Amino acid sequence: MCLENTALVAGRHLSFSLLPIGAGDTRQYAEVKRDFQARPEEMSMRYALERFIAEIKDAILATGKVPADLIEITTPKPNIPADRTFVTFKAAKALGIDPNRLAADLAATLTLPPDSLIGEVSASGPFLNFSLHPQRLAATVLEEIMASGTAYGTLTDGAGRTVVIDYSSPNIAKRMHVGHIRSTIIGQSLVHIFRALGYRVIGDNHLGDWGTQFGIILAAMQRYGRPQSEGEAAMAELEALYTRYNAEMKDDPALEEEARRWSLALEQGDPTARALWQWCVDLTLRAAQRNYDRLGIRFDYAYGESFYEPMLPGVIEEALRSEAAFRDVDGAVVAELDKLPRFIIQRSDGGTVYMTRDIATIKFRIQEFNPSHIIYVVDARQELHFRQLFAIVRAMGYAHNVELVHVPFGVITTPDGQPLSTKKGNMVYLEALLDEAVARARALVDAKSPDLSPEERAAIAEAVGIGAVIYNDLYQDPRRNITLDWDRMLSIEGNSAAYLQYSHARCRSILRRAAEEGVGSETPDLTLLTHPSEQRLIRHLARLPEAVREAAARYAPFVIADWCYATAREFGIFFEQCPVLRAEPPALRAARIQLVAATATALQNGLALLGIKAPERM
RNA sequence: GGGGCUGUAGCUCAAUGGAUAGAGCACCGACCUUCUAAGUCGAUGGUUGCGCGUUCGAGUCGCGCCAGCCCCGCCA
Repeated sequence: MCLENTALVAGRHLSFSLLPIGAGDTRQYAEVKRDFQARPEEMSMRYALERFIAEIKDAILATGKVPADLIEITTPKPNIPADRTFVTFKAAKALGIDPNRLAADLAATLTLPPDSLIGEVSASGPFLNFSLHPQRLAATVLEEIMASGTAYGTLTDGAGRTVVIDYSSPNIAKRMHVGHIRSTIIGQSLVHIFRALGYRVIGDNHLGDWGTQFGIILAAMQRYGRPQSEGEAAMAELEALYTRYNAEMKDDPALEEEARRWSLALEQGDPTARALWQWCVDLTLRAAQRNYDRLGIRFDYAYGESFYEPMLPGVIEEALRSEAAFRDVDGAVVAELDKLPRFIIQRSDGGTVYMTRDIATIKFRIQEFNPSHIIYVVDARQELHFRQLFAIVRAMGYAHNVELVHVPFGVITTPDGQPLSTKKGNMVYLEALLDEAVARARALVDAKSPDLSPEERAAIAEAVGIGAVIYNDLYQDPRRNITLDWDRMLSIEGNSAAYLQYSHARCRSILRRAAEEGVGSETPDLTLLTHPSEQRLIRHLARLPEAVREAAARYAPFVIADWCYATAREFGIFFEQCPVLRAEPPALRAARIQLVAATATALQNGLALLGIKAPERM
């Protein structure tokens, strides 16, 4: 592997797409969603909206006019004055009646249980609209949030099941650059989201710590000496050593031979080679850890490619025995599956490849963790690789009950659409990226909040700068390419991390003041929260659990980002329209304080799912 | 040549086959002696790349085009 190659691609080693790929096909959200819907016996009915929907279904069912399997409840567009809708077209057709009439009949005959979360029911043409009961909703949702605290939004759908998430995957002896942050950030958010859904989550950093390039790296370190520095500087030195050796090797066959000897020595477990390699791995991981700590990245394991080395002969033998692959005339072991391009799992010289190690990795993960899903957060350019990988493991008889998912993401480009690369000299490395983001955030904080202590300003700048980097990666569908545009990334208005954090800080500010002034200790009357902006905010807060479910079903953290943003906007409107500390009567004031507290909690939870910190003050 | 992804307002993006396609940025205008103006409100802005089809209903599903990016290595 050469530097030029790897520079262009990101994560998963050759620095190389969000649809689950099962047996070579892609599936749509609606199909995938079924996998994530709570099984009836596990439905806790904990959250207000789940109960609301269940009540709607029960009420329709109780009329005896529509069988259960024809009752499908949808969420109407915001311009429709309803919270959920039964669209009657399909049911009416199946029953042979007019949709408008069915809706009208149901509206006329429905009866609601006492204390129902359903407020109003009305037919609008073929749409049967259900609205939440404002007062009961307010009381229910706020009590849920206050009772759950940091657990608000968590579910039990995944209880007893395990997912393995493969993300970040930096290369040993190389700096982490912008290409690695996407996998790292998206992967970590998916870890949070699946944990929130109740899954046991195994986060595994599949290090690029093996392969022929280590022959060159080891030979170069031996010849020119090891790097003396630490962190990214040390990585830069290693890259320089590699480049220098690689260049000199072209004119000197002896150097090439030496590199080959080191490569062989490493594979055969030579103690000197192993020690030098391990030193290199440790150095890289120490450097990476500084970035991981700042980004809040935590893995459960970091089995690198090298870990799977002993399993490879067995894997190749199994592939042959199961006839998933065959030995070609020149001795290589190849596979041709599902009309995919032919690929190799053992070279004619007996060596193994990336694919071989990935097959072993799946086998190991299934044996070790018994997961329901294995999720790969890897660059879209490796889509074919994963289709081939998933095809061969199925052909080998593995993973029958395991959803193998590749979450693909697009590349990062400069604002004018140029790819970042070392060759072009416009590469941005992760440490520098984080430093720059924090420095820019610091200038903002200094300008906006000069009254805060320097220590607090530094802490806020770190949260805002890092938050901006994370949000830049999570606010949209991962499949899209993103641009490295400092102005947009560090934007503090509109759909930005800073706006979300600011909204949370405003909530906290009100709560601090309430405590300082000793107001709001009266018994709140949550049923007084009937102002349109209060109701909109409350309805939105109620949706966090379903946002978590959808984010997992789509492997899409941006669903959470969207929820956070909408929450911040609703809060902003409420903040303008409804005084809190000066509200009268006191029971309303106390209720609004609770609403603010619930908003802060829910927003903080949402941001946590993205891996973004929520400062108390900004 | 084969395959994949993307195409929605000037720009960046949303929209579970459903009702009038929504936000932010930019631009123009309004609101701070009242809880953080990193905010809020208003105005402007659309033939959802093109065509045909399926459907009671298509930005969404199918087929065919067009454009951009990507993949098709005994590299990772």
